[in-house]
Amino acid sequence: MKAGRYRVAVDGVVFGARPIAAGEGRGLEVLLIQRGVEPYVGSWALPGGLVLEDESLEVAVRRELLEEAGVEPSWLEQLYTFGQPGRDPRERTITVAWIGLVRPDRYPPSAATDAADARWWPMSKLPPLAFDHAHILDVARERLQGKVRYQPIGFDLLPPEFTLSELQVLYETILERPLDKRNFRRKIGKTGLLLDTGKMRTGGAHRAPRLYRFDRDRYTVLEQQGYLFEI
Amino acid sequence: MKAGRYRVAVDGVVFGARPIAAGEGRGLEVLLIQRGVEPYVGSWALPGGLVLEDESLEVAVRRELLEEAGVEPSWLEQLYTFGQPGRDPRERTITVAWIGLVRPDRYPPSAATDAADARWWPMSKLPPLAFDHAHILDVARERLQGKVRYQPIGFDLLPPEFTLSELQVLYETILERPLDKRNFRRKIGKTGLLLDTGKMRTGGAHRAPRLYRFDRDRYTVLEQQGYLFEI
DNA sequence: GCAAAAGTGTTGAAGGTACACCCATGT
DNA sequence: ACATGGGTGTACCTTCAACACTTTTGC
Repeated sequence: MKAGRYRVAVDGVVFGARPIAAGEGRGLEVLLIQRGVEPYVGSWALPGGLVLEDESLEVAVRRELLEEAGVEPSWLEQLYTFGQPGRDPRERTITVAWIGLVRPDRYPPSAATDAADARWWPMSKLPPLAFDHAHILDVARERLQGKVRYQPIGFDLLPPEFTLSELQVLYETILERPLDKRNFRRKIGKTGLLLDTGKMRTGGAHRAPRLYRFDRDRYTVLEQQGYLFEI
Repeated sequence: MKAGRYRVAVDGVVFGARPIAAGEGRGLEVLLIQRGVEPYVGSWALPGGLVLEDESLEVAVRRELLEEAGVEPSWLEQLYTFGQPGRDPRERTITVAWIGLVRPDRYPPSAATDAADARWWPMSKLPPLAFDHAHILDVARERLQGKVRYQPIGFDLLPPEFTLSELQVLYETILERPLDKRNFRRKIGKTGLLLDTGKMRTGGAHRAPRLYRFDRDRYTVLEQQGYLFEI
Protein backbone atom coordinates (compact mmCIF):
# COMPACT_ATOMS: atom_id res chain seq x y z
CA MET A 1 0.00 0.00 0.00
CA LYS A 2 1.51 3.29 -1.01
CA ALA A 3 0.68 6.97 -1.04
CA GLY A 4 -0.56 8.38 -4.26
CA ARG A 5 -2.26 11.39 -5.67
CA TYR A 6 -6.00 11.56 -5.55
CA ARG A 7 -8.74 13.51 -7.15
CA VAL A 8 -9.86 16.32 -4.88
CA ALA A 9 -13.37 17.66 -5.23
CA VAL A 10 -15.60 20.18 -3.51
CA ASP A 11 -19.32 19.80 -2.95
CA GLY A 12 -21.74 22.44 -1.77
CA VAL A 13 -24.76 21.84 0.42
CA VAL A 14 -26.80 24.96 -0.28
CA PHE A 15 -29.91 25.55 1.75
CA GLY A 16 -32.64 27.97 0.84
CA ALA A 17 -36.07 29.00 2.01
CA ARG A 18 -38.58 31.33 0.51
CA PRO A 19 -40.49 33.80 2.63
CA ILE A 20 -43.10 31.45 3.97
CA ALA A 21 -46.40 32.42 5.49
CA ALA A 22 -46.61 31.27 9.08
CA GLY A 23 -48.25 27.91 9.30
CA GLU A 24 -47.69 27.10 5.69
CA GLY A 25 -44.56 25.21 6.67
CA ARG A 26 -42.94 24.94 3.29
CA GLY A 27 -39.76 24.03 5.03
CA LEU A 28 -36.12 24.14 4.28
CA GLU A 29 -34.92 23.31 0.81
CA VAL A 30 -31.67 22.19 -0.64
CA LEU A 31 -30.21 22.74 -4.07
CA LEU A 32 -29.49 19.61 -6.10
CA ILE A 33 -28.43 18.95 -9.66
CA GLN A 34 -29.29 16.02 -11.86
CA ARG A 35 -26.26 14.15 -13.06
CA GLY A 36 -25.78 13.90 -16.81
CA VAL A 37 -22.87 11.50 -16.82
CA GLU A 38 -21.90 8.18 -15.33
CA PRO A 39 -21.74 7.07 -12.63
CA TYR A 40 -25.18 7.67 -11.12
CA VAL A 41 -26.41 9.23 -14.36
CA GLY A 42 -29.90 10.61 -13.85
CA SER A 43 -29.52 10.65 -10.08
CA TRP A 44 -29.63 13.84 -8.09
CA ALA A 45 -26.46 15.05 -6.43
CA LEU A 46 -24.93 17.96 -4.59
CA PRO A 47 -23.42 20.53 -6.91
CA GLY A 48 -19.65 20.26 -6.96
CA GLY A 49 -16.64 19.19 -8.94
CA LEU A 50 -12.90 18.85 -9.07
CA VAL A 51 -10.58 21.48 -7.70
CA LEU A 52 -8.53 23.23 -10.38
CA GLU A 53 -4.79 23.52 -10.13
CA ASP A 54 -4.42 27.08 -8.97
CA GLU A 55 -7.56 27.76 -7.02
CA SER A 56 -8.21 27.51 -3.30
CA LEU A 57 -10.90 25.18 -2.00
CA GLU A 58 -13.29 28.02 -1.31
CA VAL A 59 -12.82 29.51 -4.77
CA ALA A 60 -13.40 26.07 -6.24
CA VAL A 61 -16.71 25.53 -4.49
CA ARG A 62 -17.93 29.02 -5.31
CA ARG A 63 -17.04 28.48 -8.96
CA GLU A 64 -18.83 25.15 -9.10
CA LEU A 65 -21.94 26.52 -7.44
CA LEU A 66 -22.07 29.35 -9.92
CA GLU A 67 -21.41 27.15 -12.95
CA GLU A 68 -23.63 24.27 -12.03
CA ALA A 69 -26.46 25.92 -10.20
CA GLY A 70 -26.15 29.65 -10.79
CA VAL A 71 -26.01 30.57 -7.11
CA GLU A 72 -23.68 32.72 -5.04
CA PRO A 73 -24.23 31.90 -1.37
CA SER A 74 -24.30 34.85 0.98
CA TRP A 75 -22.86 32.60 3.67
CA LEU A 76 -20.55 29.69 3.10
CA GLU A 77 -18.30 27.69 5.36
CA GLN A 78 -16.39 24.47 5.23
CA LEU A 79 -18.37 21.52 6.57
CA TYR A 80 -16.30 18.35 6.57
CA THR A 81 -14.00 16.33 4.35
CA PHE A 82 -15.11 12.91 3.19
CA GLY A 83 -12.39 10.61 1.97
CA GLN A 84 -13.49 7.04 2.53
CA PRO A 85 -11.92 4.80 -0.14
CA GLY A 86 -14.68 3.59 -2.43
CA ARG A 87 -17.01 6.54 -1.98
CA ASP A 88 -16.50 7.20 -5.70
CA PRO A 89 -16.71 3.92 -7.66
CA ARG A 90 -14.41 5.13 -10.42
CA GLU A 91 -11.36 6.27 -8.56
CA ARG A 92 -10.49 7.50 -5.12
CA THR A 93 -11.82 10.99 -4.67
CA ILE A 94 -11.57 13.10 -1.56
CA THR A 95 -14.28 15.71 -1.34
CA VAL A 96 -14.28 18.80 0.82
CA ALA A 97 -17.92 19.57 1.56
CA TRP A 98 -19.18 23.09 2.19
CA ILE A 99 -22.39 24.38 3.63
CA GLY A 100 -24.02 27.53 2.33
CA LEU A 101 -27.13 29.64 2.41
CA VAL A 102 -28.79 31.44 -0.46
CA ARG A 103 -31.32 34.20 -0.36
CA PRO A 104 -34.34 33.37 -2.46
CA ASP A 105 -34.48 36.81 -4.03
CA ARG A 106 -31.13 36.04 -5.54
CA TYR A 107 -32.23 32.72 -6.92
CA PRO A 108 -35.94 32.32 -7.60
CA PRO A 109 -37.14 28.75 -7.31
CA SER A 110 -37.19 26.86 -10.57
CA ALA A 111 -35.94 29.95 -12.36
CA ALA A 112 -34.31 29.52 -15.69
CA THR A 113 -30.56 29.64 -15.36
CA ASP A 114 -27.91 28.07 -17.47
CA ALA A 115 -28.15 25.22 -15.00
CA ALA A 116 -31.30 23.69 -16.43
CA ASP A 117 -31.01 20.58 -14.34
CA ALA A 118 -30.63 22.30 -10.98
CA ARG A 119 -33.58 22.65 -8.64
CA TRP A 120 -34.61 23.06 -5.05
CA TRP A 121 -35.82 20.02 -3.19
CA PRO A 122 -37.71 20.18 0.08
CA MET A 123 -35.72 18.51 2.84
CA SER A 124 -38.78 16.45 3.69
CA LYS A 125 -39.05 14.88 0.23
CA LEU A 126 -35.60 14.21 -1.11
CA PRO A 127 -34.87 12.00 -4.09
CA PRO A 128 -32.25 9.26 -3.81
CA LEU A 129 -28.83 10.86 -3.99
CA ALA A 130 -25.65 9.85 -5.78
CA PHE A 131 -22.44 8.75 -4.04
CA ASP A 132 -22.47 9.37 -0.27
CA HIS A 133 -24.32 12.64 -0.75
CA ALA A 134 -27.23 11.62 1.46
CA HIS A 135 -24.77 11.22 4.29
CA ILE A 136 -23.12 14.57 3.55
CA LEU A 137 -26.49 16.26 3.50
CA ASP A 138 -27.32 14.75 6.85
CA VAL A 139 -24.13 16.08 8.40
CA ALA A 140 -24.93 19.46 6.89
CA ARG A 141 -28.43 19.57 8.35
CA GLU A 142 -27.12 18.91 11.82
CA ARG A 143 -24.45 21.56 11.45
CA LEU A 144 -26.98 24.11 10.26
CA GLN A 145 -29.21 23.44 13.25
CA GLY A 146 -26.33 23.95 15.61
CA LYS A 147 -24.92 26.97 13.84
CA VAL A 148 -28.12 28.93 13.43
CA ARG A 149 -28.54 29.19 17.19
CA TYR A 150 -25.41 31.13 17.90
CA GLN A 151 -24.65 32.89 14.64
CA PRO A 152 -27.08 35.18 12.86
CA ILE A 153 -27.02 33.28 9.60
CA GLY A 154 -30.76 32.89 9.40
CA PHE A 155 -30.90 36.30 7.80
CA ASP A 156 -29.03 34.95 4.81
CA LEU A 157 -32.09 32.91 3.99
CA LEU A 158 -34.49 35.82 3.93
CA PRO A 159 -34.86 38.74 1.56
CA PRO A 160 -33.27 41.97 2.77
CA GLU A 161 -36.55 43.11 4.27
CA PHE A 162 -38.63 40.67 6.22
CA THR A 163 -41.28 40.44 8.92
CA LEU A 164 -40.74 39.05 12.39
CA SER A 165 -43.15 36.23 11.66
CA GLU A 166 -41.16 35.23 8.62
CA LEU A 167 -38.01 35.19 10.71
CA GLN A 168 -39.69 33.12 13.39
CA VAL A 169 -41.11 30.59 10.95
CA LEU A 170 -37.65 30.28 9.44
CA TYR A 171 -36.08 29.50 12.79
CA GLU A 172 -38.83 27.05 13.59
CA THR A 173 -38.26 25.36 10.28
CA ILE A 174 -34.54 25.02 10.77
CA LEU A 175 -34.74 24.00 14.40
CA GLU A 176 -37.71 21.73 13.78
CA ARG A 177 -39.57 22.92 16.85
CA PRO A 178 -42.08 25.67 17.64
CA LEU A 179 -40.94 28.87 19.31
CA ASP A 180 -42.97 31.15 21.55
CA LYS A 181 -43.90 34.30 19.64
CA ARG A 182 -43.45 36.80 22.46
CA ASN A 183 -40.23 35.27 23.73
CA PHE A 184 -38.81 35.11 20.24
CA ARG A 185 -39.55 38.75 19.57
CA ARG A 186 -38.09 39.84 22.87
CA LYS A 187 -34.92 37.89 22.28
CA ILE A 188 -34.45 39.08 18.74
CA GLY A 189 -35.20 42.62 19.79
CA LYS A 190 -32.66 42.54 22.57
CA THR A 191 -29.84 41.74 20.17
CA GLY A 192 -30.27 45.20 18.66
CA LEU A 193 -29.45 43.76 15.28
CA LEU A 194 -32.77 44.46 13.63
CA LEU A 195 -33.49 47.78 11.98
CA ASP A 196 -37.08 48.86 11.71
CA THR A 197 -37.42 50.07 8.15
CA GLY A 198 -40.57 51.97 9.07
CA LYS A 199 -42.26 50.26 6.16
CA MET A 200 -45.15 47.84 6.28
CA ARG A 201 -45.83 44.91 4.04
CA THR A 202 -49.17 45.74 2.49
CA GLY A 203 -51.22 43.61 0.17
CA GLY A 204 -51.44 40.69 2.59
CA ALA A 205 -54.83 39.36 3.54
CA HIS A 206 -54.59 40.72 7.07
CA ARG A 207 -53.05 43.33 9.27
CA ALA A 208 -49.91 44.68 7.63
CA PRO A 209 -46.73 43.64 9.45
CA ARG A 210 -43.63 45.79 9.94
CA LEU A 211 -40.63 45.17 7.75
CA TYR A 212 -37.21 44.79 9.33
CA ARG A 213 -33.70 44.67 8.01
CA PHE A 214 -30.69 42.90 9.50
CA ASP A 215 -28.01 45.34 10.65
CA ARG A 216 -25.01 43.54 9.22
CA ASP A 217 -22.57 46.38 9.87
CA ARG A 218 -23.50 46.54 13.51
CA TYR A 219 -23.09 42.80 13.82
CA THR A 220 -19.61 43.00 12.32
CA VAL A 221 -18.66 45.56 14.95
CA LEU A 222 -20.24 43.66 17.85
CA GLU A 223 -18.72 40.38 16.71
CA GLN A 224 -15.22 41.82 16.88
CA GLN A 225 -15.96 42.96 20.40
CA GLY A 226 -16.69 39.38 21.37
CA TYR A 227 -20.46 39.68 21.27
CA LEU A 228 -22.27 36.35 21.15
CA PHE A 229 -25.47 36.11 19.19
CA GLU A 230 -27.84 33.52 20.59
CA ILE A 231 -31.41 32.43 19.97
CA MET B 1 -6.05 25.84 -15.66
CA LYS B 2 -7.14 22.25 -15.29
CA ALA B 3 -8.08 19.75 -12.63
CA GLY B 4 -5.41 17.35 -11.55
CA ARG B 5 -4.58 14.97 -8.83
CA TYR B 6 -3.02 16.25 -5.68
CA ARG B 7 -1.18 14.92 -2.74
CA VAL B 8 -3.52 14.43 0.19
CA ALA B 9 -2.09 14.52 3.69
CA VAL B 10 -3.38 14.37 7.24
CA ASP B 11 -1.97 16.32 10.16
CA GLY B 12 -2.76 15.84 13.82
CA VAL B 13 -2.91 18.57 16.41
CA VAL B 14 -2.55 16.59 19.61
CA PHE B 15 -2.97 18.38 22.90
CA GLY B 16 -1.86 17.04 26.22
CA ALA B 17 -1.58 18.13 29.81
CA ARG B 18 -0.04 16.47 32.79
CA PRO B 19 -1.79 16.44 36.15
CA ILE B 20 -0.82 19.87 37.31
CA ALA B 21 -0.92 21.11 40.83
CA ALA B 22 -3.31 24.03 41.15
CA GLY B 23 -1.50 27.30 40.75
CA GLU B 24 1.47 25.72 39.06
CA GLY B 25 -0.03 26.58 35.70
CA ARG B 26 2.03 24.35 33.50
CA GLY B 27 -0.48 24.88 30.79
CA LEU B 28 -1.61 23.08 27.71
CA GLU B 29 0.94 21.37 25.52
CA VAL B 30 1.02 20.25 21.94
CA LEU B 31 2.90 17.43 20.33
CA LEU B 32 5.37 18.43 17.59
CA ILE B 33 7.99 16.59 15.61
CA GLN B 34 11.22 17.90 14.23
CA ARG B 35 11.49 17.56 10.49
CA GLY B 36 14.39 15.54 9.16
CA VAL B 37 13.91 16.28 5.47
CA GLU B 38 13.49 19.25 3.22
CA PRO B 39 11.63 21.48 3.05
CA TYR B 40 11.78 23.14 6.46
CA VAL B 41 14.40 20.61 7.63
CA GLY B 42 15.10 21.11 11.33
CA SER B 43 11.85 23.02 11.85
CA TRP B 44 9.14 21.73 14.12
CA ALA B 45 5.89 20.58 12.59
CA LEU B 46 2.62 18.83 13.33
CA PRO B 47 2.87 15.07 13.03
CA GLY B 48 1.27 13.88 9.82
CA GLY B 49 1.86 12.51 6.36
CA LEU B 50 0.38 11.34 3.12
CA VAL B 51 -2.78 9.26 2.98
CA LEU B 52 -2.20 5.73 1.70
CA GLU B 53 -4.24 4.29 -1.11
CA ASP B 54 -6.65 2.11 0.81
CA GLU B 55 -7.01 3.82 4.13
CA SER B 56 -9.62 6.26 5.33
CA LEU B 57 -8.59 9.70 6.51
CA GLU B 58 -9.08 8.81 10.15
CA VAL B 59 -7.05 5.64 9.84
CA ALA B 60 -4.33 7.62 8.11
CA VAL B 61 -4.02 10.18 10.86
CA ARG B 62 -4.06 7.55 13.59
CA ARG B 63 -1.33 5.64 11.78
CA GLU B 64 0.82 8.73 11.36
CA LEU B 65 0.42 9.72 14.99
CA LEU B 66 1.46 6.29 16.10
CA GLU B 67 4.40 6.04 13.71
CA GLU B 68 5.73 9.52 14.12
CA ALA B 69 4.96 10.29 17.71
CA GLY B 70 3.93 7.06 19.35
CA VAL B 71 0.57 8.33 20.55
CA GLU B 72 -2.98 6.99 20.31
CA PRO B 73 -5.39 9.82 21.09
CA SER B 74 -8.34 8.92 23.27
CA TRP B 75 -10.35 11.56 21.46
CA LEU B 76 -9.90 12.62 17.86
CA GLU B 77 -12.03 14.55 15.44
CA GLN B 78 -11.63 16.23 12.11
CA LEU B 79 -10.71 19.89 12.39
CA TYR B 80 -10.52 21.53 8.98
CA THR B 81 -9.05 21.00 5.56
CA PHE B 82 -6.36 23.33 4.32
CA GLY B 83 -5.80 23.40 0.60
CA GLN B 84 -4.43 26.80 -0.34
CA PRO B 85 -2.19 26.46 -3.43
CA GLY B 86 1.37 27.14 -2.35
CA ARG B 87 1.03 25.98 1.26
CA ASP B 88 3.56 23.29 0.38
CA PRO B 89 6.42 24.75 -1.66
CA ARG B 90 7.12 21.49 -3.48
CA GLU B 91 3.82 20.54 -4.90
CA ARG B 92 0.19 21.17 -4.19
CA THR B 93 -0.82 19.28 -1.08
CA ILE B 94 -4.24 19.31 0.54
CA THR B 95 -4.11 18.46 4.20
CA VAL B 96 -6.98 17.30 6.37
CA ALA B 97 -6.16 18.46 9.88
CA TRP B 98 -7.38 16.60 12.95
CA ILE B 99 -7.53 17.58 16.58
CA GLY B 100 -6.90 15.08 19.34
CA LEU B 101 -6.28 14.66 23.03
CA VAL B 102 -3.86 12.34 24.72
CA ARG B 103 -3.78 11.22 28.32
CA PRO B 104 -0.41 11.81 29.83
CA ASP B 105 -0.32 8.42 31.50
CA ARG B 106 -0.36 6.92 28.05
CA TYR B 107 2.48 9.06 26.79
CA PRO B 108 4.91 10.29 29.43
CA PRO B 109 6.54 13.59 28.53
CA SER B 110 9.89 13.24 26.81
CA ALA B 111 9.61 9.47 27.07
CA ALA B 112 11.70 7.37 24.79
CA THR B 113 9.66 6.10 21.88
CA ASP B 114 10.71 5.20 18.41
CA ALA B 115 9.87 8.80 17.62
CA ALA B 116 13.03 10.29 19.04
CA ASP B 117 12.37 13.71 17.56
CA ALA B 118 8.85 14.13 18.92
CA ARG B 119 8.19 16.21 22.00
CA TRP B 120 5.62 18.22 23.85
CA TRP B 121 5.79 21.97 23.57
CA PRO B 122 3.96 24.34 25.89
CA MET B 123 1.42 26.38 23.97
CA SER B 124 2.90 29.50 25.49
CA LYS B 125 6.39 28.89 24.11
CA LEU B 126 6.11 27.42 20.66
CA PRO B 127 9.01 27.20 18.22
CA PRO B 128 8.58 28.48 14.65
CA LEU B 129 6.55 25.94 12.73
CA ALA B 130 6.89 24.54 9.21
CA PHE B 131 4.40 25.17 6.41
CA ASP B 132 1.14 26.77 7.59
CA HIS B 133 1.19 24.73 10.77
CA ALA B 134 1.14 27.76 13.04
CA HIS B 135 -2.15 28.70 11.46
CA ILE B 136 -3.55 25.19 11.78
CA LEU B 137 -2.55 25.11 15.42
CA ASP B 138 -4.32 28.38 16.00
CA VAL B 139 -7.53 27.07 14.49
CA ALA B 140 -7.19 23.98 16.66
CA ARG B 141 -6.76 25.97 19.86
CA GLU B 142 -9.94 27.90 19.20
CA ARG B 143 -11.84 24.73 18.40
CA LEU B 144 -10.65 23.08 21.58
CA GLN B 145 -11.79 26.02 23.67
CA GLY B 146 -15.22 25.91 22.13
CA LYS B 147 -15.55 22.15 22.26
CA VAL B 148 -14.46 21.61 25.83
CA ARG B 149 -17.39 23.62 27.11
CA TYR B 150 -20.14 21.43 25.77
CA GLN B 151 -18.50 18.05 25.44
CA PRO B 152 -16.79 16.22 28.26
CA ILE B 153 -13.48 15.82 26.48
CA GLY B 154 -11.45 17.35 29.25
CA PHE B 155 -11.37 13.95 30.90
CA ASP B 156 -9.32 12.65 28.01
CA LEU B 157 -6.49 14.83 29.20
CA LEU B 158 -6.41 13.49 32.72
CA PRO B 159 -5.40 10.13 34.12
CA PRO B 160 -8.33 7.80 34.85
CA GLU B 161 -8.45 8.96 38.45
CA PHE B 162 -8.15 12.62 39.23
CA THR B 163 -9.04 15.22 41.80
CA LEU B 164 -11.57 17.98 41.34
CA SER B 165 -8.82 20.56 41.61
CA GLU B 166 -6.92 18.93 38.79
CA LEU B 167 -10.03 18.97 36.67
CA GLN B 168 -10.66 22.61 37.47
CA VAL B 169 -7.10 23.67 36.72
CA LEU B 170 -7.35 21.83 33.43
CA TYR B 171 -10.48 23.68 32.45
CA GLU B 172 -8.94 26.97 33.50
CA THR B 173 -5.89 26.20 31.41
CA ILE B 174 -7.87 25.38 28.31
CA LEU B 175 -10.32 28.23 28.68
CA GLU B 176 -7.59 30.65 29.72
CA ARG B 177 -9.64 32.14 32.54
CA PRO B 178 -10.17 31.45 36.25
CA LEU B 179 -13.25 29.55 37.42
CA ASP B 180 -14.99 29.81 40.77
CA LYS B 181 -14.23 26.71 42.83
CA ARG B 182 -17.64 26.24 44.42
CA ASN B 183 -19.57 26.94 41.24
CA PHE B 184 -17.34 24.61 39.28
CA ARG B 185 -17.81 21.78 41.74
CA ARG B 186 -21.55 22.25 41.84
CA LYS B 187 -21.79 22.23 38.06
CA ILE B 188 -19.59 19.19 37.61
CA GLY B 189 -21.41 17.40 40.38
CA LYS B 190 -24.81 18.07 38.87
CA THR B 191 -23.85 16.34 35.62
CA GLY B 192 -23.71 13.08 37.54
CA LEU B 193 -20.84 11.97 35.37
CA LEU B 194 -18.24 11.72 38.11
CA LEU B 195 -17.80 8.59 40.15
CA ASP B 196 -16.33 8.94 43.60
CA THR B 197 -13.75 6.17 43.81
CA GLY B 198 -13.76 6.41 47.58
CA LYS B 199 -10.00 6.69 47.41
CA MET B 200 -7.87 9.63 48.44
CA ARG B 201 -4.66 10.84 46.93
CA THR B 202 -2.20 10.54 49.77
CA GLY B 203 1.40 11.61 49.80
CA GLY B 204 0.67 15.18 48.86
CA ALA B 205 1.93 17.98 51.06
CA HIS B 206 -1.53 18.84 52.36
CA ARG B 207 -4.99 17.58 52.99
CA ALA B 208 -5.62 14.48 50.89
CA PRO B 209 -8.17 15.09 48.10
CA ARG B 210 -10.76 12.60 46.89
CA LEU B 211 -10.16 10.79 43.64
CA TYR B 212 -12.84 10.71 40.99
CA ARG B 213 -13.36 8.81 37.79
CA PHE B 214 -15.29 9.88 34.70
CA ASP B 215 -18.34 7.72 34.08
CA ARG B 216 -17.89 7.18 30.36
CA ASP B 217 -20.60 4.54 30.07
CA ARG B 218 -23.16 6.75 31.69
CA TYR B 219 -22.22 9.59 29.37
CA THR B 220 -22.68 7.35 26.35
CA VAL B 221 -26.18 6.54 27.53
CA LEU B 222 -27.10 10.13 28.40
CA GLU B 223 -25.68 11.41 25.13
CA GLN B 224 -27.97 9.17 23.13
CA GLN B 225 -30.89 10.52 25.12
CA GLY B 226 -30.02 14.00 23.96
CA TYR B 227 -28.29 15.09 27.13
CA LEU B 228 -26.14 18.17 26.74
CA PHE B 229 -23.00 18.44 28.80
CA GLU B 230 -22.08 22.00 29.60
CA ILE B 231 -19.55 23.77 31.77
C1' DG C 1 1.42 25.85 65.07
C1' DC C 2 1.53 27.25 60.54
C1' DA C 3 1.28 26.93 55.67
C1' DA C 4 -1.35 25.17 51.93
C1' DA C 5 -4.81 22.96 49.60
C1' DA C 6 -9.62 20.57 50.31
C1' DG C 7 -14.05 21.15 50.92
C1' DT C 8 -18.70 23.34 51.70
C1' DG C 9 -24.01 27.16 51.18
C1' DT C 10 -26.37 31.23 50.59
C1' DT C 11 -28.03 35.25 48.42
C1' DG C 12 -29.21 38.44 44.75
C1' DA C 13 -29.52 39.23 39.78
C1' DA C 14 -30.51 37.82 35.36
C1' DG C 15 -32.51 35.18 32.10
C1' DG C 16 -35.85 31.63 30.46
C1' DT C 17 -40.47 29.86 30.00
C1' DA C 18 -45.28 29.82 30.00
C1' DC C 19 -49.26 32.07 28.98
C1' DA C 20 -54.03 35.34 26.71
C1' DC C 21 -55.83 39.09 24.80
C1' DC C 22 -56.68 43.23 21.73
C1' DC C 23 -55.55 45.24 17.02
C1' DA C 24 -55.63 45.96 12.14
C1' DT C 25 -56.85 44.48 7.73
C1' DG C 26 -59.16 42.09 3.67
C1' DT C 27 -63.03 39.68 2.27
C1' DA D 1 -68.92 40.89 11.04
C1' DC D 2 -65.67 37.52 10.88
C1' DA D 3 -61.45 35.26 9.99
C1' DT D 4 -56.61 35.73 10.21
C1' DG D 5 -52.32 36.95 11.38
C1' DG D 6 -49.84 41.17 14.01
C1' DG D 7 -48.52 42.72 18.05
C1' DT D 8 -47.82 43.28 23.24
C1' DG D 9 -46.56 42.29 29.28
C1' DT D 10 -46.28 39.73 33.49
C1' DA D 11 -45.28 36.13 36.98
C1' DC D 12 -42.78 32.30 38.17
C1' DC D 13 -38.88 29.55 38.16
C1' DT D 14 -34.33 28.22 37.10
C1' DT D 15 -29.74 29.28 36.53
C1' DC D 16 -25.54 31.96 37.19
C1' DA D 17 -22.18 34.74 39.73
C1' DA D 18 -20.19 36.42 43.73
C1' DC D 19 -18.43 35.56 47.98
C1' DA D 20 -15.49 33.41 53.15
C1' DC D 21 -14.66 30.28 56.34
C1' DT D 22 -13.54 25.58 58.45
C1' DT D 23 -10.99 21.18 57.82
C1' DT D 24 -7.17 18.26 57.11
C1' DT D 25 -2.53 17.20 56.44
C1' DG D 26 2.68 17.59 56.20
C1' DC D 27 6.39 19.90 57.77
